[in-house]
Amino acid sequence: MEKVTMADVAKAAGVSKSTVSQFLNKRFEYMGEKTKQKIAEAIDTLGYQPNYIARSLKQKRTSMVGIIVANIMHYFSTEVSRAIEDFCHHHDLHAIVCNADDDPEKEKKYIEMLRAKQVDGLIIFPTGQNNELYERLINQDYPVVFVDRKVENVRGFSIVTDNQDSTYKAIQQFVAQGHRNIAFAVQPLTVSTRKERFQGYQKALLDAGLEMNPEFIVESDISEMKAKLERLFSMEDRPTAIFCGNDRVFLVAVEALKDKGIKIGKDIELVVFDNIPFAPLLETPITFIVQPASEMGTKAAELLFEQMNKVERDPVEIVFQSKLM
Amino acid sequence: MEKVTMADVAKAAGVSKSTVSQFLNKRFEYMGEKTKQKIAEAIDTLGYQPNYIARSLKQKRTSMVGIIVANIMHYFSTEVSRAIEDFCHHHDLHAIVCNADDDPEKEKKYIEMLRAKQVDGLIIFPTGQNNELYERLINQDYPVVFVDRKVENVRGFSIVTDNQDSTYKAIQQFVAQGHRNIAFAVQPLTVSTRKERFQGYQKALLDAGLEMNPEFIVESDISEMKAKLERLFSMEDRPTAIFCGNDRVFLVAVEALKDKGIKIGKDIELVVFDNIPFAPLLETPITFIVQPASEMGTKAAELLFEQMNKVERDPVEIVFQSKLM
DNA sequence: TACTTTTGATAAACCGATTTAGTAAATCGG
DNA sequence: CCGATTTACTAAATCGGTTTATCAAAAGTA
Repeated sequence: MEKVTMADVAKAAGVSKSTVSQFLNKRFEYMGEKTKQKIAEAIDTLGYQPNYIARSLKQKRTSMVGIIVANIMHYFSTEVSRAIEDFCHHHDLHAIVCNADDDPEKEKKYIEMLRAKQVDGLIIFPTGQNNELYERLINQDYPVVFVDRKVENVRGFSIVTDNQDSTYKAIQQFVAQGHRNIAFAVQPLTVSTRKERFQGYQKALLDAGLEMNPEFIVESDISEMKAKLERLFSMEDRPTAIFCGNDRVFLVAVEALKDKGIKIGKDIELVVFDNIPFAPLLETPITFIVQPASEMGTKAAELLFEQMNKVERDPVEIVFQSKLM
Repeated sequence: MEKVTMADVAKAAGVSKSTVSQFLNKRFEYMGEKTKQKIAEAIDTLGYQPNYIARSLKQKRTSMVGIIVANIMHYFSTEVSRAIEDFCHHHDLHAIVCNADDDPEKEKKYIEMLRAKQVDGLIIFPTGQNNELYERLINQDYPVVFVDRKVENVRGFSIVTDNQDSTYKAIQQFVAQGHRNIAFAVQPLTVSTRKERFQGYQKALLDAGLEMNPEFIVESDISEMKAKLERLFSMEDRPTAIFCGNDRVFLVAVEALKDKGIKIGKDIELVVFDNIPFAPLLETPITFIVQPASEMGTKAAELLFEQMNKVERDPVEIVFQSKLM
């Protein structure tokens, strides 16, 4: 294992630690040419590599930001994370991704761990069940940006999409095509995104003068979703169109439909809220509500970066538009 | 921002820093009941949170391991990383994932960065172009495990699959089905996995007494793959079966086939080396060569963990078997 | 010549924990 | 009752850098 320290370099070059430090930080203001040379040489021959931990301790920053994703299984999360990483990379930051697995306890653990590791800021896809914790971070002026989901009663920066509106439009399209039996499949309505999408659904039906049939609404965990959907599809007067709350719901729905021998595009129309990477492979015509994940990630990173650099600004909520495709 | 330090806690509790440190590390051997209470109370009222950076500096370990993935776009990488993360999570370690993007320069940068951050070990999907660097790490007894690809002339731990053998079997299957025109699409033969797969292909043809047609071998970057494949599919005596070197090649191939109006399973048979998450959605019967990604990730983590704990052991190469599905 | 300014480099404090060696008080054995 | 041991706690060194205050020598100025 390595053990070459700055003191070793200093000794080898015949200068002081301070000078080596200046050199490494490119503070050449008042530094002799030969001194530079000697240090460079010593670093080279010793194979010295700086210890960022020591530096961070003194500087009180780590050049790391944390991303806490509610559930990494959503392709959307990956896309957003990638965009954040790219931004970080361009600003000499390093992003650490943690997966809360939709578990508020895990989320809390990760937030605390990342803070203990002194990361300089956090981008959180909030589970929404740690409000006092979120609030504490913000009150301590710790840089935080929320993504994807809103957090009630906490005034922080957040980046979301127009969930209600785009769902409304999707359902409206179904109605325009003559559909009357429109189903809605979603995971438990615990977070803002799902609630808003559901509101969009309700409103669209209401505005179209259609009655909402509670049997057509499947609110369930992924684990039980398939069974419930199969029951739904076995109904006599079964849905002719279905809205899937996200990509994972979609996957289950496709399986259930396959098992039941119902053909998408022929026997039933389908809309998914979320982009699907393998979409081009599918032969069936499916409508996607695509969120501008990259833009959202980049914006989140920008807002975080601002906060990290102490730019004073009132918290804002930025709403991006999704697209029907 | 926070600023409560251990010294503050010590003062508030009326004890010394040392005692607080013992408390935090649960070394209660010789600690009075009331002292414990006082410290716990002080920590609570002050809202103290330890600084892991400071601890790491002294302890010379960070409880972090780095994963350097050659290209995060492969689903296989994600699966392996997930398994590693799980293992780490159970051993109170934290995994940091970096994406080298198939770029040896980036890979080098990340390796150096992670070492500077004092991560306790590295799991690398090597690009294969930084051999002296790999060697240096190993010579310094720095814990390293290579995954997916072999590194020539470097004696370190590595976890791979039987690329040649499973490709051989897949091609053999094609031959048994009566195929004569078997194409092979792959990214540039720069890394061991691709080379071995190609060898499997060659050997299978040879053993079957078939001549290898150079026109059926498409070796290309993803960016130009599609055009080349379309040219291949436009041939008069076009392939009736094709082997795709990995999931990304597969995606491009499917697009190209779609554009050409060639139906998989009907006009052409297809094998992919790699699992595809959305496989169940596809209606076409495709053969996958599935690598046991989770097991591989777990094993890699185990081997790294051993090294981190100074278990002496000669480097081994562990070969997992893939399955045709 | 005498004084100020610039240039080049350093000693020492510091960041916030861990850890070792050590000390005072309480307990014990004979 | 005295020396040895155990219990409870602490001072101070340490990890490997950064940063500030300071200083000596060289150069500039009047």
